Amino acid sequence: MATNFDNYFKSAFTVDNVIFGFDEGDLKVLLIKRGEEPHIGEWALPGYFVKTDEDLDAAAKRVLSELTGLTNVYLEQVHTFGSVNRHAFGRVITISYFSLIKIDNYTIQPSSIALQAQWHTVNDLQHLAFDHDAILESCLQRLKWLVKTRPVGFELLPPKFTLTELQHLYEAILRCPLDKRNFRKKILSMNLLVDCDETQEGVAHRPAKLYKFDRKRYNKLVDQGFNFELKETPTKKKRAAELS
Amino acid sequence: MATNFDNYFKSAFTVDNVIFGFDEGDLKVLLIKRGEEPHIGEWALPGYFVKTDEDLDAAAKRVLSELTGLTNVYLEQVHTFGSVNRHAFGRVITISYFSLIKIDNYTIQPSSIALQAQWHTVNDLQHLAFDHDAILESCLQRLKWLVKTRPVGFELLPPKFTLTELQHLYEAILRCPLDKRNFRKKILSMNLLVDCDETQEGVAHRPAKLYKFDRKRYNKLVDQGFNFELKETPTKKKRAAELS
DNA sequence: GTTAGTTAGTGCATTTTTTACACTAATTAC
DNA sequence: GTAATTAGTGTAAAAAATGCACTAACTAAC
Repeated sequence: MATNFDNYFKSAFTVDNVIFGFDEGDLKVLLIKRGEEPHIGEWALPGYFVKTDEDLDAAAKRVLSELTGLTNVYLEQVHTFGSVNRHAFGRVITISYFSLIKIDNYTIQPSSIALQAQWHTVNDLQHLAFDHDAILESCLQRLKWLVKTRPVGFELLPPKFTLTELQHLYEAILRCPLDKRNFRKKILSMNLLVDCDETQEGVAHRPAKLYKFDRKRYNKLVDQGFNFELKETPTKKKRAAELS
Repeated sequence: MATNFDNYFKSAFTVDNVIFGFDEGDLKVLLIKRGEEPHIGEWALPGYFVKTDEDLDAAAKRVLSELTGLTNVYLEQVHTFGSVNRHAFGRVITISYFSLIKIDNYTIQPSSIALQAQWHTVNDLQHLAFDHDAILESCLQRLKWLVKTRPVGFELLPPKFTLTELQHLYEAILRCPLDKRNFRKKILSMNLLVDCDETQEGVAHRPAKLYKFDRKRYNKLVDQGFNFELKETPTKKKRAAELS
C-alpha cells in the first residue's frame, strides 16, 4: 500500500442534482444544456465541481442555484457514482442529490455553464450526458420508495389540490393504476389533509374539493409513532393491463 | 465559476466498510485498530484510499481484503460523507459500504495498516476514529430497513438455524421484542424456509428444529411478484417496555 | 332550458391480515 | 423422578384491504 499520500490527492468530485416536478399529469425533471466541455451542447443534470473547501450538501445547493437560479430547495443525497472513466478530464466521482419541488413556485434562470434550463418529461427523454441516465434512474427508484413511505407527494403539488390530482401523481410515480375509492379512503383515513372549504374553478364539470396537507399534524402523528405507508396495489385491472 | 480545472483535482476519496455479523445474540461490527496516522491506535471501520484508477466497488472489496483478510464479501454502497475537515491530510470524502456475513465462515486476518481486526458488539462501542460513529449509525439504519424488506437476516446466521435464533436476530436488529407465535406464523407462511429434518444438539432443553433458507424458492417467488415484508410490531408489551 | 359530456364523490360486503394470548412437549441436569 | 429450560402450537377478535357501480354537480352546445 502506498505511503506517499500525494498520489491519492489528484481527484475531483462533483454533485449532480435530480430535481423532480409534476405538471399536467407528468413527472418532470429539470435539465440543463451544457455550455462547457465535456459533453458541450448535451442535456445533463444540473451539476458541477465541488470546491475543495466546501461541504457536499452546500455544494449541491450552490451548484443548483448557479445553474438554474433555484434557491431554498431541500436536497437529499442519493448515491455516489465513481466509474474510473466517467469523466474525460480525470478521475471525477459524483454524488447525486434529489429533490421534489412545486414547479409553479420557482422561476428557472439558466446561467453559468447552463445554456438552457428546462423541465423535461421523464417518460420521454433522450440520452443524457455522462452517466446521467443511470443517476436519474436511481433517483426514480428512490422517489418511488419515498412516495410510499413518506408523505412527500405533496411537495410536487400546489398548496391546494384535489384528491384526483394527488391520485394521478401517485399513479405517475408508481406507474400503476389505483382504485379511486380505496385511494381516497386510505388517504383521508390518515387525517393528514385539511378540507379547504373551496372548490376548483374554471373546470367544465363538477368541481372538486380542494385540500391541503397538514404538516403540523403529520409531525405530531409521527411523534406518536405514526408511519405513513401506502402500498402499490396490484389490482386485477393492473395485472390485466400488464398482460396486454 | 473557475475555468482552471486543476484546482478541483486536489482531493482524495476513501471507502469505509461496515461489516455486520451476529454472534451470541448480539449484533457485531468488524473494526480495525489503526496503525497509521491520522487516528493511529484508534478503532475504526476498515477503510482506505481509493486508487485513482480503481472503481469504487472494487476499491471497497480490495481494502476490506487487505485490512481484514475477508474476500468474496458482497458489499453495497450506503452513503457518502464529505465534511470539509473530516480528514487531517486534506480534502477526503468517504463512501461507505456495508455487508452482512456469517462470522463463523471467515477468518479475520489483520494486515496492512490494521494492527488488529476484531468483532465488536454494536451496543457496546467506544468512540471510533474520524466520523465513523456517524457512518456506522447510517449503516445501522440501512440494516434495519433492509431486514424488514428483504430476507437478508439469513446472511448473518449459519446455514442451519432455529426459528428462535432467527427471531432473536430480528429482535437485536429492530430493537424490539416480537411475539413468538406470530413471528413463526409469519415467517413460515412465506414458504422460504426448508425444514432440515434435524434438531439442535448439545442443548440442555428440548432441542429445536433446524431450518435453512431456500434462496431458489425466494427468487422464484420474487419473479412472481412476491415481496418480503416484515413489520415492526409495536405490541402492548413493547409500548409498556418503552414507558419504563 | 334541455341534453350530452365530464369528472367528483360515495358504501358495503367479503376476504385477508394482524393481533393478543397460555398452555403442553421434549430434553438435560441433578 | 423432579426441576429447569426452551420448543412448539391454535384460535378468536379486530383491523385492514379489496373489489366494485352508481349518483351528484357542473359546463357546453344546441
